[in-house]
Amino acid sequence: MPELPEVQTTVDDLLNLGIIGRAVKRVTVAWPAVTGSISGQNLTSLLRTKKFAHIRRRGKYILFQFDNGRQSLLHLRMSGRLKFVPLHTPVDKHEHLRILLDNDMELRLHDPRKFGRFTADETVKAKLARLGIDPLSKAFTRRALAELLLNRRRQLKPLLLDQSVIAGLGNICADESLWLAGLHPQRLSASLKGEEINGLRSGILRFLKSSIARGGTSLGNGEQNFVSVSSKAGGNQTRLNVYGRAGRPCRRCRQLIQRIVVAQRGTYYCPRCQRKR
DNA sequence: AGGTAGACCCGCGATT
DNA sequence: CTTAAGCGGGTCTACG
Repeated sequence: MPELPEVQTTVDDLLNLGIIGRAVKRVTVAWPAVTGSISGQNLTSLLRTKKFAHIRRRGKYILFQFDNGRQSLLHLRMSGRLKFVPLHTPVDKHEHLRILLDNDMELRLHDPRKFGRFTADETVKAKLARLGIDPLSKAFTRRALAELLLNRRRQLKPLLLDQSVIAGLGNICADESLWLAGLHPQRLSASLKGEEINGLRSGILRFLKSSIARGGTSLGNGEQNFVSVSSKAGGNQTRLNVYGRAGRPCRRCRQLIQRIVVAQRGTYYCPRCQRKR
């Protein structure tokens, strides 16, 4: 679930919690794989007394920058979300990482599927360097997108999901953007005409902005559903046009939405609005 | 000929 | 049994 809009919502929430300026008191790791087996003790000695200077989104990563210049990355992957609770709040079995602050509030990673990752070592820079263009940045112009598409011979869907090309788009955003643009998910990137490229860019931006404005997309209601730090579910799920709508009529032309598999991911599209060529 | 780009498959926990 | 919002690693193939 956490795609760009959910990560942005999470970061926006974090900035409202007064974490900036606070120092780290202790880091506790309950599931070693979350940190790549760097122990809580090691993380504590690395970060103790360091103050949060910046928190921002980079693709689907949350980037924490401390006042000594050290950077760390948090990736929520499939089911991660953050909680911000007072010290001594009973620890849930899904809370695998806890960062205690000097005001005795604890930032906790809650992640039922345990795919989320926290990186504080020297690999941070390399991870950031691998990220492609941010779709919400000024640099994401029609010309920039055209170059990314036309210089490759790739199916649109895997291209949109490739974080080294565009950083932040996920499975929902890819399908929704392609529907908005009227493009087939398996269309070859190099075959797009100028107007189609502009339409794809508009589709991406329209979906991202709409989803962020609604606090993200929260599917289902189980443990793995997205809830931001403020415990609010997103509201964008009711606006989806294709994702999860197989067998239901296209909102544009009433043709039934189809589900296929592209890039090993469930892919929803309208066979009439999104022709292969 | 061989290097590269891109597609495809799997695993990773947990839940359903 | 099938479903899974993400990603990294491995393998295979096409390409000229």
